[in-house]
Amino acid sequence: MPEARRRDAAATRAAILDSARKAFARAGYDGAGLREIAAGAGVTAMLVSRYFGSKEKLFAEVLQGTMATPTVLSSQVLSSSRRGADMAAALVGLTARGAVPLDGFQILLRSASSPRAARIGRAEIEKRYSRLLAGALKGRRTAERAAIVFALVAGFQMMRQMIGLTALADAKPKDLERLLAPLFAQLVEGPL
Amino acid sequence: MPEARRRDAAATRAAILDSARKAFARAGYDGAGLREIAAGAGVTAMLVSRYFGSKEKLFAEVLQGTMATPTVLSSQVLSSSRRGADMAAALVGLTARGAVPLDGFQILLRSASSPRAARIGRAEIEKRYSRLLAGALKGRRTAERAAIVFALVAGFQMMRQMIGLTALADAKPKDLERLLAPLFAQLVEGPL
DNA sequence: TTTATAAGTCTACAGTCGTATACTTGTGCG
DNA sequence: CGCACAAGTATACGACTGTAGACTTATAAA
Repeated sequence: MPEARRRDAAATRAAILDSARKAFARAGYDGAGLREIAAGAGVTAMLVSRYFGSKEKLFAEVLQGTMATPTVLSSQVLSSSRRGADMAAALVGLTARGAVPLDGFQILLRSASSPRAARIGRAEIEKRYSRLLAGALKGRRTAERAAIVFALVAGFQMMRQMIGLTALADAKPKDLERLLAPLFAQLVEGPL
Repeated sequence: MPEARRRDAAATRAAILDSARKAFARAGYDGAGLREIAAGAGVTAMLVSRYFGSKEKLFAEVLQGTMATPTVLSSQVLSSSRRGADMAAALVGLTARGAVPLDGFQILLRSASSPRAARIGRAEIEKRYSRLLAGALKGRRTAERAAIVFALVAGFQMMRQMIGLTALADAKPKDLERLLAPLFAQLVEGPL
C-alpha cells in the first residue's frame, strides 16, 4: 500500500498513467476498465475521464509514453556490429517467462483487436520505430524490411507470451537466439 | 436476406457456427457478442447458449473447425520443393487488402488478449499445426523452428491486416514475397 | 482565520454482456 | 386429425461499461 498522496494534480496524473500502462498491458484496450485503472492510482474513474478527456485519449498518451523508450530496438542494439544477434538476444530476454511485460508492443498486441486502438498504435509505431529502424538500414526496401522486423518481433512475443506456445516457452534461450539471429541479420543487413 | 430456415437443429447449428466464425474473426473473442452472433444466424442469443453450452465452448468449436483446413501451411505448400517461396506467396496473398480474412489465425490474433481464448488457441495450434509442420521439417529443433514459423506468419498478418502498417499494406506483393521467402526457407530447410 | 479555487468524489444513466428460468410454437408421427 | 416433443423465444437478472452533472473537500494565498 503506497502512502496516500497529497492533492497534487501532476503526481496524480502520473499515477493514473502508470496504472493505465499496467492495466492496458495486462488486458488490452477493451479489457481494461476505467474503474480498474482509477483504483490502481487511488482515485475514482471520473477523475481519469476529467484528466484525459476520454479512454481513447488516455490510451494514446500511454502508448506514446511507453513507446518513447525502445527496448528491442534500443540505440545500443542498433549501433552494434552484430545487430541480428543482439536483436535476437534482446527479444528472447525480454519475452522470458518472468520478464516485465511492460513493453509498448505488449500493449499494442493485446489491443490490436480494437480498431481504435490499432489506429493509434499504427500512428505511433510509424511515427517512431519505422523511422528509427528504417533509417538504420542500408540498401533497398528499407521500409518493408523494417516492417517485417516488427512483424517478427510482434509474432514472437505473441506466440511466446500471449498464446504461450510450449515450444517457445520451454525452449532454451540460447537455442531461440541462434534461430532468430540469422533472420534478423538477413532483414537488417539486406539480401546477401 | 437468406430465406427463413425451417426448423432444423443441424442446419441451425451450422448457421450459428458460421456466424460465430465471422464475428470472432471480425472482433475477437471478447468483442463478439452472443446476440450479434445469434442475429447473424437468424436466431436468439439464448439458442446459442443452449446449443453450445457457453460462449467459451462455442469459441473452441469454431476455432477447431476453422483450423481444420490449413491455408498457409496447406499440404500442397508443405510438399513443395520451394517451400519457403510458396509459404511467402501464400501468406502475402492471404493477407492482401481485400482478401477473405476468415483464417483461424485471424480469429486467434484478435482473441489473444483474452486468456481463455488464448488457452484454447494454444491447445488447438499445438494439436494440429505444430505436429503438422514440425513433422515436415528435417534436422534439429524442429519444434522451435515450427513455432517461429507461426510467429512470423502471425506477426506479418497482424502488422499488415490489423495494425495496417503502411509499409506492408502498400508494398508490392512481389517485394514482400522476395523478402519473406528466404526467412521461411531458412526456418524450414534448417541452418545452412 | 477566512476564502477562492483547484482537486477529487457521488450518483446516475443508458447501454452491453452472458446466461438461467419459464414460456410458446412449429413439425413429424401415430 | 391430434398430440408429444423438439425447436426456438421472451423476459429478466446482476454485473459491468464509459462518461455527464452536481457535489464536496483540501489547500494555498490574503
